[in-house]
Amino acid sequence: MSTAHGARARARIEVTAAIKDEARKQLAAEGAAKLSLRAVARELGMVSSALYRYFPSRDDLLTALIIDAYDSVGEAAEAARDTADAAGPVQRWIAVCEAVREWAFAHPHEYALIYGSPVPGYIAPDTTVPPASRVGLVLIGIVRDALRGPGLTMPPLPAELRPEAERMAADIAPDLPPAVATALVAAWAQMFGLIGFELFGQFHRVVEDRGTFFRHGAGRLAAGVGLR
Amino acid sequence: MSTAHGARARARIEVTAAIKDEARKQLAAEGAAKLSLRAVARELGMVSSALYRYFPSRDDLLTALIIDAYDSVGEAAEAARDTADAAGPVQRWIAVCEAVREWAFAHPHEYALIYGSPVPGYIAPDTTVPPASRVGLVLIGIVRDALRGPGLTMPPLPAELRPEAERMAADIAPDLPPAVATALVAAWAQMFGLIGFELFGQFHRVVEDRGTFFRHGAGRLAAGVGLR
DNA sequence: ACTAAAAAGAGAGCACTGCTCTTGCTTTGG
DNA sequence: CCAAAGCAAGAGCAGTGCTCTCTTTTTAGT
Repeated sequence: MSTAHGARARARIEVTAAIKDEARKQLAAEGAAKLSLRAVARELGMVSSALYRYFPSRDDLLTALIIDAYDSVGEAAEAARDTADAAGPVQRWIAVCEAVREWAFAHPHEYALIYGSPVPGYIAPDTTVPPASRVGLVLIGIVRDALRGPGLTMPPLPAELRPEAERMAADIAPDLPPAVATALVAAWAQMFGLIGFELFGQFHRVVEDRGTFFRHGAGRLAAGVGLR
Repeated sequence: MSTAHGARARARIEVTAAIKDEARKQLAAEGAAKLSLRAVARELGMVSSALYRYFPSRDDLLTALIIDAYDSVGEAAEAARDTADAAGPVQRWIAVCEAVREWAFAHPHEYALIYGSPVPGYIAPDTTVPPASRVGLVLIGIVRDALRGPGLTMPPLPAELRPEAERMAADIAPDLPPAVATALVAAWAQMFGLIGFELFGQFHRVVEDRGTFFRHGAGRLAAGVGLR
C-alpha cells in the first residue's frame, strides 16, 4: 500500500496537497503570473526553501495545477454527459459544451492556464496528455453513440484532406468515419474559441445575451459534425 | 506639425519608438511574462528609471505593444483581402483566415498577448478597441460584398436568439441580415479557436497536416456564414 | 538495537524584478 | 535672460525564483 511507509510518507502527501490547495487559491485570486512560491510557503507557515523539497521548481507546481485543472474540466464534461443520458445526441452535445463553458467561468484562471497562452518557455510534459484528452473523449463518445443510434449526416471531406482525415480517425477514433472525425476535431477547437473569446473579453460590446448565443453556437457545431 | 516642438519632441518620439522596438524584440524572444523594463533599458544604454518618463508602468508598455499587434494582424488581414480581390467571397474569406493564421505563427508571442489569456489584473483601455476590430471588419466586408454579389445562403436563426441577433446586427453591421451577422460573429471566434489550438499545442499528436486541415476548416466557417 | 543514509526544515544569500524618490543637468518658452 | 518644465542618473525598497549550507528527524539495513 501507499501508506506502508509510515508517518513520513503520509505527511508528505498531506503537505503536498496543502501546497497545491494554497497555490490553487492564489491562482484563482490573482492568476498564474502572480502565483508566488514564497507567498504559498508564507501562508503555510513554512520557509520558501522547504517548498522545493516538494516541487523542484515553480513550473513543476504549475504542471501539477494544470493536470488538476484538466481533470476538473474533464470531470465536469463527463458529469454533464451522464446527466443528459436520456436525451438525444444533439442535446447531450450541447449539455457538454455548456458544462465546459460553465466550468470556464467558475475557474477563469485555471481555464487560462490550460487553454490560454502557454507560460513562455514552459513545455508541458507527457503526463498532461491523458487528462487533457478527457473533454475530447466525451465528445467522441457522444458522436459514437449517435452513429449507433439515429445516425449521422456525413460532413463533406475534400480529396486533399482525405489522407490526413484517415490518419486522424485511426489515431483518435478508429470506429468513426474520417469525415466525422475531422469535423469533430474542428468543432472541438471551435467550441473553445467561442468560450475563450467570451471569457477573455473579446465579446465586450459585441455579444450581450451570451448564454443564448453560446447555446446556439454549440448547436451549430453539433450540426457541423453531423449530429441530428 | 508634430515636429513644431523642436529637437526635444523629436528625440522623445525616437526614444519611444526605440523602447517599443526593443520591447517587441524581447517579447518575440521570451514572451510577455519575461518582458523586463530593466532589460529593455539596459539594452538601450539607459538607466531603468529613465524609462518611466516614457511609459509610466510596465502595463502601459504592454498596452502599446498590444495596440501595435492588433494593427499588425489587422493590416495582414486587409492585405490578404486586397490581394484576393478578384476571387469569389469564399476564396477571399479563406485567404483572410490563412493570413491571420500565418501572422499568428510569425508572431506567436504577440498573438498570445492579444488573443491568449489576458495578463491578470490587466484591463485593456478603450484605446485598444478600434485596432482590435480590424480583422472583424475585414470579415464583415467580405460578407457585405457577397450580399451584393452572388448572394448568401441564410443561416438558421432560432426565435430565442432573434432579439440578440437584431441587436448585434444593428451594432456591428446594420446592412447585414441578423442571422448572417450572428453566424459571422460565431465564425470569427471559431476561427481563432482553430488558430489558437494549433499555435498553443493542443493539436500535438492530433492533427498533423495542419495547413490543409485549417484551410478546410476556414472553408466550412465560410459556409456556416452562408458564403457560396 | 544501533548506525549509516535519506529526507526534511531553517536560514542566509545571489541575481533579478517593478517602481519611487531625490539630485543634478539641459532644453524650452515667456 | 531666466524660471519652468523635461529628462537622465543613482540609490533604495520590497518582492521574486532558486541554491547552498547546516541541523534535526525519520527511515532502513545489519
